[in-house]
Amino acid sequence: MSTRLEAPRRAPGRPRSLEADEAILEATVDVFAEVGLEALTMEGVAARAGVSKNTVYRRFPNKLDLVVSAVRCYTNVGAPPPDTGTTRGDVQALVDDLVAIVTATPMGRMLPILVAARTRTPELDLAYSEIVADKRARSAAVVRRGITRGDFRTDVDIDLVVDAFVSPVFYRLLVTNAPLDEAFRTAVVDAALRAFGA
Amino acid sequence: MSTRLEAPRRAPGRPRSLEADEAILEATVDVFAEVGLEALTMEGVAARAGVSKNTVYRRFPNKLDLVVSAVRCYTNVGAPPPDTGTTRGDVQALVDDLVAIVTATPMGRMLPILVAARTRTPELDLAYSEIVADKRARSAAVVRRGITRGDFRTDVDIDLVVDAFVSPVFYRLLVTNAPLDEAFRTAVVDAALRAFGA
DNA sequence: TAGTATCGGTACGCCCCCGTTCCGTTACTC
DNA sequence: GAGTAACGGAACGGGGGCGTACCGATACTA
Repeated sequence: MSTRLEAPRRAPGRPRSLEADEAILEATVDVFAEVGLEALTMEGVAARAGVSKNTVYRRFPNKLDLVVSAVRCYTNVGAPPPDTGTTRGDVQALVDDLVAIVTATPMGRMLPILVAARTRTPELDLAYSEIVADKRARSAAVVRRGITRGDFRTDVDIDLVVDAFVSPVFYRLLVTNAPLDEAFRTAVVDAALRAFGA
Repeated sequence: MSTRLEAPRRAPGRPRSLEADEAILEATVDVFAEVGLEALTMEGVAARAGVSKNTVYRRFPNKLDLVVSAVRCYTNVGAPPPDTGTTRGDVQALVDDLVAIVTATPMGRMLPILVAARTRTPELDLAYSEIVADKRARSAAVVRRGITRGDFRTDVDIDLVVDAFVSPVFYRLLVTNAPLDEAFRTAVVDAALRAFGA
């Protein structure tokens, strides 16, 4: 009983390479965003990561597990809603955050692929749905606070308000590839406040 | 010179089966929407169409050509913009049309796949862009007419107005899968008119 | 009737990927 | 130094798709 239930000791043998961990996940995101789920190959990921295929299989039992892990890894769920003091400021922060995520993180490159792949891969759909639900909950909290402040009408459908300032970003990103510049972002907030404001 | 440049005579030999033509295109849309571009196989399309692989290759030289042809085939580009007499009626018609297309035609099933595949397949991106441009031109014409009617402010950005009543539909279709019922469609039109109306 | 191009079916060579297994080497613990 | 488990590299069997080629049968023209 001497070693049982003691503090977690390091396992014997050569430890896993942390650099390999990170390189594999990054390579997975890159390849996934570039070629999609079906055309992503374990050999391709290993080569991109500068790692042997053996090293990938030692961490992830199969392709789907690898991709789901990579998607989950690169999302910051659980962030608190913004609180700038004004409803306009909060909504603007939500829009700016969203644009920042889809333009400056791997999530933006993965999103088109995720949208397509989730319809036929339950495991991916689950991870994707959790992320979307988290982001929408943040937005809904801001809208609810705006209602109590008197900045939104009391009878608005919260989902519709969230749709109003979120959907144009996704639409330009996924459908038209129109720019997401500052003029656009402020115009989106402006339109939402005018459409649902008191 | 007797037969040259005459009216196009029927070619000798057994004619192509029109049923096969149609079955192949329908099967391509189905398989494409279900499994995506990479996982779509010529064997799978032929089997779904009830046709030999030989018959598919006799019409389309390769997989990409087959898919692009199928996408192009199932779109009604060139339809005139609606004219109901009122700006609200026109915008509502545009929204209802869009929802009808994405819920009741093969285009709706293909859209998520197209969004993902176009980023890495120039031929698909071209076909997709032509469709989007055609639909947006229809919407822009309605908005312009609304401005001259005095129903939209004269200083609005037409692209932003189109985004306002189109993007929620795409967002719910591609991102949240929320319902596209009548209450939603009228609420979208309502919000757009309130946000950009005079 | 002769000629032609389609039809479905089958098979082929080629290439690629999956997931596993084996090496010899390397890094870390006891 | 002994033991252990990771590492890179290479190979394997199995499976599957691509695009081509051939077959006898069929449909249509001249």
